[in-house]
Amino acid sequence: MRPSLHEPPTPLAERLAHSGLRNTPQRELIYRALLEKRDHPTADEVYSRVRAEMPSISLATVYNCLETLVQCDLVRQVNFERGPARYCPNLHPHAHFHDEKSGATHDIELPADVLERIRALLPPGYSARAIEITFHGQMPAAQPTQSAA
Amino acid sequence: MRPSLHEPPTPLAERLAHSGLRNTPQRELIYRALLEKRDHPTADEVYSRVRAEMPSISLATVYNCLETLVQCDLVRQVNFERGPARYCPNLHPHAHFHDEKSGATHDIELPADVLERIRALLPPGYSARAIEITFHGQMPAAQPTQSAA
DNA sequence: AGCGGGAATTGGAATAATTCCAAAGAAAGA
DNA sequence: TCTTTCTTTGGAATTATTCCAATTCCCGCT
Repeated sequence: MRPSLHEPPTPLAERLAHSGLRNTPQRELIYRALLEKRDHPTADEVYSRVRAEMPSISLATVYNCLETLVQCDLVRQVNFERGPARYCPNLHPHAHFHDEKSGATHDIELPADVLERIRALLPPGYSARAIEITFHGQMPAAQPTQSAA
Repeated sequence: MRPSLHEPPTPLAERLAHSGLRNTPQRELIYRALLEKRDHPTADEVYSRVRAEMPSISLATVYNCLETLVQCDLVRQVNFERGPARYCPNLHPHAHFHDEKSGATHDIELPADVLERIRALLPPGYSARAIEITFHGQMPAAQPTQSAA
């Protein structure tokens, strides 16, 4: 049967196939978990989130799948100084702001012209596959949302 | 006796004193080691370099001293994805280029105006204590230096 | 010189995050 | 169906770093 009738290929399935890899329930699940809550979770955090739905999954598999997703360019791995790696499904060029108080992380859009300016700093002959930009600092205290309470 | 006659206060001694810390042979030695070979060594590498001169020093002390130097703003800690931390005595604003072939690291000068452009990406209210920029890529194969050989 | 107290160093144990490994399980192709 | 290859899994191993308790050092004061 034509699988496309029942299961339109997800971007995930396509990317995997493109690399000669298989789509698996674990990979799907982990990718969906990342898309669902985009707060830059660690591998451990992903582990506990997906276990709700698939209690038998192992931490090693979480590491494996995350690595696979990174290989397929579906997910970015983000490293803050010394801490555990974090994962991010935002594929637009962006920097990260790391709040030193709360530990929270926010994406900062990175306009093409600024990125270009940065890339232009490289001496001739140097070529950059990836440019990582991280801000460390404080963000304004979250305004108490004007709610009815 | 006036110590300044014999021992003009080094920048290190000053910075330490400023933070209420003491200058010690270990701190001096480690700081000198960093200045001497600015190839962004890891703590382990620093350890083996300084042991040549002070065989009794311990790895824990190397970690302690490096941390102290970072606190005093005499040294920057540089983290590449997952690898051991590296240390850098260059205090000018600069980015790092990490060569994925050789693992070598080079400083890339960061002009104030570019830095300003980057800082300007932050939404209002956000303030950044530090901005980290890392290039990952390849540098040109080292040209065989035109030597007499 | 001697003393008291805080700071620093030291070795070794402990921790955290990740990777490795070998065995068992699925899936796809011939 | 049989074979091959890719995946997952649990647990052991590794790596980098931090923690800890016991000296040791150094400084100011007397």
